Amino acid sequence: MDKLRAIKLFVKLANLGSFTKVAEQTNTSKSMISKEIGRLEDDLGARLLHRSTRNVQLTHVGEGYLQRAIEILEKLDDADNFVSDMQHNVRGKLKINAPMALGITDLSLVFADFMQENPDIELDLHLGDENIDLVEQGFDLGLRASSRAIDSNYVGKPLTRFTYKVCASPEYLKKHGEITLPKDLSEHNCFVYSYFQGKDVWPIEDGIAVKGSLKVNSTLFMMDAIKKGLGLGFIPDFVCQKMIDSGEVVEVLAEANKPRLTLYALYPARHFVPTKLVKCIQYLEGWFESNKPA
Amino acid sequence: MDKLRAIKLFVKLANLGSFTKVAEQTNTSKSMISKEIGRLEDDLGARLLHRSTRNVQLTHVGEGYLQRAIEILEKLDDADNFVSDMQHNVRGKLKINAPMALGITDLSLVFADFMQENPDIELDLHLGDENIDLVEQGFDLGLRASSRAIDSNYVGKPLTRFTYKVCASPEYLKKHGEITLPKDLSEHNCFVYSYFQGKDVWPIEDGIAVKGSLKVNSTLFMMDAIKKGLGLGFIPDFVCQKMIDSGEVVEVLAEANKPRLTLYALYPARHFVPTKLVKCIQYLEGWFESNKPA
DNA sequence: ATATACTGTTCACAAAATGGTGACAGTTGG
DNA sequence: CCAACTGTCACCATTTTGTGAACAGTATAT
Repeated sequence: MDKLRAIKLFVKLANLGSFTKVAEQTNTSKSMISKEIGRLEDDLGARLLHRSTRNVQLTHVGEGYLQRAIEILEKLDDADNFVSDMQHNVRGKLKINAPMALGITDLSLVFADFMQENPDIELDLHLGDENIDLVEQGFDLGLRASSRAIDSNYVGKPLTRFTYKVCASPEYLKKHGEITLPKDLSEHNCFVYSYFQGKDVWPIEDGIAVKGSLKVNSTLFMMDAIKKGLGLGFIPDFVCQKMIDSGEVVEVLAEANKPRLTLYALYPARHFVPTKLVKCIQYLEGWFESNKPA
Repeated sequence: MDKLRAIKLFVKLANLGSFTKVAEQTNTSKSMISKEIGRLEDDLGARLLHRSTRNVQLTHVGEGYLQRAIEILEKLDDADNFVSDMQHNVRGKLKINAPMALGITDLSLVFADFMQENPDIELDLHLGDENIDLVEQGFDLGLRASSRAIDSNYVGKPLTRFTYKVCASPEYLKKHGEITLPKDLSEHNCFVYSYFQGKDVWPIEDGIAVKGSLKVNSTLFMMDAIKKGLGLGFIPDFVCQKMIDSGEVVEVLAEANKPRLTLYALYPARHFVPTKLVKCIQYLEGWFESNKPA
């Protein structure tokens, strides 16, 4: 039995005071109303209203139940509205996971803008390169750099493509000699990004084992060290491109085969994606579109 | 769709964290749980929980909905318990209508005892001889003196049978002469009970038109006037019997044909009669049984 | 690494519950 | 006294529902 509908009908009946009117108002038959109310009474084990041919009169029990029923229906509406609100309005928490390297560069600008445009969003941004499970940790969105397609449980929207470049300062090269072959790297001071997947192997051509005097989990910090001529770095192009353009650092081994990665926006499930998430992803797409590397 | 059951299942699912466990606990199949939760999500237009093969994780929306759902279920239980309580416990209002004549005699004693035994009953006793509709006025019980069967909308439980007696004081009879025939009454001072059905016609034999110097809606007051020798009264036997036995008043026209009435306890509907009402009627039956006129 | 035992979802089909129709008993008002 | 109305009841077509097996996927154990 659909108790909820029975309760709704009962409340209507109590208001209208007539089975027939309720039937008219709900586009059903009076027999249905009669049945449903009867079922509710059976379920409760009490008579909710006295019926005479003339009119319908609430029982004491019915009066008390009516009061409670109204409250229940209100609470139900409340719950539905809450869901609808959360679903359709750009509001509430948005817990996002992103690689550390992204977070400390462009991402801060993007999300600063996004927050400004959507003041009702509570952004909860976790930067870190650990490979965590999004839903298990309660993330709404994760940014992942990957060369291959994504886990089937998630939807992955490609945001932008990027690659890495081996960077050094002109001074360093002058001092330690030019680098023309990938294997030359093993003789140089190659900085390592702490959470980099391959650790001490740079994915150039078939992979080059490197070693260096700096291991840090900040690409910007690493860039500073490179600019000062302390060593070489394997840096995402969106971090180093500007400095290459300005001549502060130079790219070496530009012709070598390096992985081309795609940055994905990863989010769970494909049904009922909350509007705030959709908006956020659209915002990211738009941003990367207009800031596409030349 | 039975949304209520879906909500219940959702709450269970949120607690147990596994479709399979919910299915086991509710003795259904996991496919059913899956469908039902899916339906609820469709209805709400939002995803309540993320499913991975490993475990089930509430969505932000799901968390908020869970909280509300729990409240709703509590309120529903509340409502059910309220009905059950009202139905099964001897408690709450009991609005009773009774003829004036009854109320001012034995009835006060009966209900005094009943209230003492059932302290949680709020008795709302309306005395009056107007022929009112019980349910329309919200009465749980009505006492009616009648010679014929009762309205089909009500259940009528016979409590006791009684008759009327024509009473006078010995002094009155000595002064105004004996009464041997019904038609003699028209020459006497016959008191009239205000709300008596036939007004100025006493239902003796084929009916005797009477007139008198007293019209009052209290049988006891009338009895006092009779004892003082002021006139005659047509009095229910349960009011006058003791005084006849003690010789304070005497009955005249004892052989005349007078109506034998039955006192009915009248209550609406035959299904789901609240226990307090059942108890009350049983109490009345018991009382009249043990106080049966000899 | 392979196999096994789980997870939740989907499918087709049988079974149950449902809602409308029309007849019914009863009451009210013209 | 007939006509119009009340709510209830029983019937049957329709819809909805629940089930069990197959399925795709993943984690654990071997």
